[in-house]
Amino acid sequence: MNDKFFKLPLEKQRRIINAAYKVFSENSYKKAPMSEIADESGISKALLFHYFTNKKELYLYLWTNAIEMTRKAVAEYKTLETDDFFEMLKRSLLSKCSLMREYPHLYAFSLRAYYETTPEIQNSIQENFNDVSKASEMIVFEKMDILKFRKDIDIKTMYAEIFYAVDGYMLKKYRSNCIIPDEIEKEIIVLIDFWKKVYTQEV
Amino acid sequence: MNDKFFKLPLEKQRRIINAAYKVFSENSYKKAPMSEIADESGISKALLFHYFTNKKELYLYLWTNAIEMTRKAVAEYKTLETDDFFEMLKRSLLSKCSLMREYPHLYAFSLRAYYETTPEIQNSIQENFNDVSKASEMIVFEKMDILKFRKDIDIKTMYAEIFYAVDGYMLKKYRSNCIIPDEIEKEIIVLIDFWKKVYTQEV
DNA sequence: GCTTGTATTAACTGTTACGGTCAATAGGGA
DNA sequence: TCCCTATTGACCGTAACAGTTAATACAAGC
Repeated sequence: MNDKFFKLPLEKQRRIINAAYKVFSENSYKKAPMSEIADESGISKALLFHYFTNKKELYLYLWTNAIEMTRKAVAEYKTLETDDFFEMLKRSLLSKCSLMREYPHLYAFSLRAYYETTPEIQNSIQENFNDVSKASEMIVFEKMDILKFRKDIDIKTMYAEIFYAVDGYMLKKYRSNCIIPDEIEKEIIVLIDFWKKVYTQEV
Repeated sequence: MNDKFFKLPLEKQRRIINAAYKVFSENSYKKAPMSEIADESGISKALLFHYFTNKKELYLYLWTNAIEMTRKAVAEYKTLETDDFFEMLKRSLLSKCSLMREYPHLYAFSLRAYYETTPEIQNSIQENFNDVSKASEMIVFEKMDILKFRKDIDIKTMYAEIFYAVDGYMLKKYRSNCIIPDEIEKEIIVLIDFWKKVYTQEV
């Protein structure tokens, strides 16, 4: 990978990265064409290959970049610095919305990349999202205040159900090609408030 | 489309159809290769083209077939013959699980096909799932007994949230290539029971 | 065994897509 | 003007793909 890429105006870097996230999130690795990424970002294919020596390198850069930025965003929003589960959830999801403003397709890319089966890619991915999310899940379970929940529900099921719903919601947004961060933020907040009301113990 | 296809042993028909559902659910129309469908179903590409004159015809057959079979399964399970929302939900999802035993990738295909953008396909799809599901949603809302729900929650949000969760759950199953109807059925029932407990009014 | 009809395929065709390269150009600063 | 870097159009070899065709495998009837 060519250092000159990082000397580009940030806006242009972002445009290229985003185009790549988009194309790789819509196709499997093998069927995602470099030419489409070039077109989408408004540069020539030759230039794209000038910055990233080949497809694999670009993909792996996107991957580590996604992990890193996600981690950073989650930290910035002080996601784990509370013991209120729904506050954690809100911070976590709002941090992802903020990321979405800059990189609309990063979320979809991450969702897909984890299950990428192309051997040459699968083997090269050492650090994976699952480790990250499993780890943070554990921290969440340690940190959160159990007492606030209704006593008659199974918290693990609740936790799983909420994340299914978030993924299902985002899937729909992506499939209908409708990534408007402001709107998503609003709707996510509605959902979180809904969950909070439903799962919290009456006082 | 060639009538001889229907004279094939049912098992073989099923194998071909399923391979097609699989490949079309994993790739966009344009990038789903007929050769892969042939390989997956254990017949030659030439024979596949013998039964379905071309790719488009096969795709459209799958589409109408999916709608028809879904409708039939939902009817068989008497989904709308109750006023208990969670019973409806259970019947609806169990009917889809039963379909899944025969056609594991039909659900994923449907999920994707609705958002297919290839013009030659998009234009040819007259009857769409959205009409069907919107219609049945209306019936559901008419039929179901509102009184059973907690009074402090928004039913539309609940309805949306549940369907997000189901899609998110299925997405995960498909992505991790883990379609085991028995297991899915069990887990779906756990989720429904969970929802029922959470959303139903205490007596 | 031979004949006939059908199920099935290997091999082929023409075209397009793709990853990657390179020689050439454009553009800006000295 | 020269020089240097950013950028690209055109190109290459290969592979993938939709669809065709001529040939084979196979079974049924004689």
